Amino acid sequence: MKERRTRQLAAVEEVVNAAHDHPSAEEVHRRVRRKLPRVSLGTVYRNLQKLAGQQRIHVVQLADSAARYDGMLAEHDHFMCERCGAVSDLLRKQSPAPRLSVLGRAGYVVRSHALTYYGVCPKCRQSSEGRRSGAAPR
Amino acid sequence: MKERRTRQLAAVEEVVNAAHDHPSAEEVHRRVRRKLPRVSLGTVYRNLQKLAGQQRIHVVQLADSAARYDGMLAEHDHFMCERCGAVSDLLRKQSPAPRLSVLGRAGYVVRSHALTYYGVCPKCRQSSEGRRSGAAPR
DNA sequence: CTTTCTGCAAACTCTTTGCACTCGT
DNA sequence: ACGAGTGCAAAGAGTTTGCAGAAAG
Repeated sequence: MKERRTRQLAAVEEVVNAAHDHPSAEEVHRRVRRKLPRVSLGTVYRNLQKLAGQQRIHVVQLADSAARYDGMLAEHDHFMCERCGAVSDLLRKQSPAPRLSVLGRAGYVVRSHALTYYGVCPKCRQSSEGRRSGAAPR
Repeated sequence: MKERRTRQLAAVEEVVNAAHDHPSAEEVHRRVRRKLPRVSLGTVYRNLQKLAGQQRIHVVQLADSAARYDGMLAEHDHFMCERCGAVSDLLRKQSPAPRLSVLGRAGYVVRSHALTYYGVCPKCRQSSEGRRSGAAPR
C-alpha cells in the first residue's frame, strides 16, 4: 500500500518536467533510457499514469492519436501546428468565467477544461512564405 | 477519381447527422447495420474519414481513447461527463477573438480550435445528491 | 466496361496487463 | 523479509490497409 521511490518513477517525472515539447510516452521512454537504459515502455506508461493520477503531470489528448505529457501544471492552453506537429503552451489570461456560471446554473459541475488551437506555427509559416507548398503534416 | 454515391456512404452520413450523442465509430457501425446489416467496420471508418475530409462531419477527440463523430457543423464546444461519458454540445457565444489577435501578431495562423469542459452532468449530479458516493467513472 | 468502393481479415499503433523476479523500505 | 515496482512479452483497444470481388456510372 505504501508508495516507493524508484529510480524509474523519478526519472520519468524528471524527463516530463524538463521537457517543453509535450513528448509522447514513447518519446519519454527514449529520454528516460538515456539515464536508465533498461527501463521498459510498460514501466514508463505505469509511471506516467501514476504521476497523472496524483496531478504531478498532465496528460494532453490532442487531435493526434497518441497522448502527450506535460509537466506544466499551471492552467494553460495549447497550440498545435498541423504541419510539424509541434505543440506550444499558451498562457491562459482569463478562464471562461461567464461560460462557467451559465453551465453551473444549468446543473453542470465543471472540473476542468481543455482549449486547443490548431493551425500553422510561425516557423512553418515562414518556411512556406511565397510558396503554394503543402509540406507533409503530422 | 470521381466519387461514387454508395448506400454505405449515405447511411453513415445519415446516422451521424441524426445522432445527437457523439457516437464512436463502433456505435455508428452498430446503427448503420440496422439498415445495411452487411457493412463492415472498415467501411464505416473509411466513410467517416471521407466525410470528415470533406468537412461534412466533424471528428471529436476527447480525453477518451476513441474518436467520436459529430454531424453538427456550426462552431460549438463540448461538455463531457466524467461519470457517464455523455458528451453534450455547447453553443459558442463568442469566439476568443482577443486571443486570436494575440496569436496572429505572434505569427500563428489559427485554423480552428477545440474547447471541452470536463465535469459532472446534471443527470449524474442528481443521482448522487446527498451521497459522498464515488460512482464508477467512464 | 471501367473504376471506385466494399467485405473480410490481417496488420498496425498505442496502451494495458499477467507473471516471475527485483529492489526499496 | 515483505510487497510494491520492474522487465518482458503477450493481450487489448481502436484504426488502417491489401486484396479479390461487387456495384456505380
